[in-house]
Amino acid sequence: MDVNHAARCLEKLGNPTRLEAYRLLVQAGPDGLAVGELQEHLDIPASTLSHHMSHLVNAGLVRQTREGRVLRCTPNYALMERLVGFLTEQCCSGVAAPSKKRKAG
Amino acid sequence: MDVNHAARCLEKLGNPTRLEAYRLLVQAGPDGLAVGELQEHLDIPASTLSHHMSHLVNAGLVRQTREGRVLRCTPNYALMERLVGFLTEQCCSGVAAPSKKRKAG
DNA sequence: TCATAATTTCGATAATTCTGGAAATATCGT
DNA sequence: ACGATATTTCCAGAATTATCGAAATTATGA
Repeated sequence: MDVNHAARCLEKLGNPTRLEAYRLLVQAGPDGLAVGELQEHLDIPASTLSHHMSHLVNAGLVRQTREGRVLRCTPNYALMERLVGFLTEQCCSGVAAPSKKRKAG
Repeated sequence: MDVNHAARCLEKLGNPTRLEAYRLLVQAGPDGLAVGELQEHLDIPASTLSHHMSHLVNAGLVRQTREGRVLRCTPNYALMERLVGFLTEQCCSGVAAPSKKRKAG
């Protein structure tokens, strides 16, 4: 995760509606939520939500799989964890987590 | 840290220039960096940098103290840690860190 | 095929953010 | 006071993002 990819993820999560959507997906558990279910929770027009979700999908933060007429959305935990790792390692006081992901020694 | 405050912080860090600036401050160590030093690293006009820094300061992510003619910038580690905590607890798989900061129980 | 449901794409407008030159402000040394 | 340095504020234009109704798309079932 380089600084630009991190910035891109942060930018997408930096919108209240999108952050709330992502959080709802995490809270919903392993099956995530359909777009329509998200819409009920967020109470915004479908087209607006669709745009927001495409931001998240484009950044890789959310995955979508079609199940008949509904589009199921699931959060990409691995990417979120890499993002948190980036912040922890690069943006918290230099001396942080010396364990995982060593590139050289 | 509620979802709106988190979104605000993420939004500010979601700009590549600002994320890089913040990272430079962390890497610089406890004394941080003067605005002018940041400018040398980032190689952007002073007014542009000043705007970016005011975003970070407004969100509480960076603190500034005047030292004569230079403005010294230091990262607000506590806030960054709260932000990482928010992401870890609210946006990573529900079952995460059951330790610190229990509100009830 | 028709009606219905779920979601996206189109198209347009409003709002916000980014950028940076020029001028202003603050501080220091002489 | 003056000149130099560090930084912000003012101002404006360019670029991007947000919003959402209407139309189109995709899938289901009768």
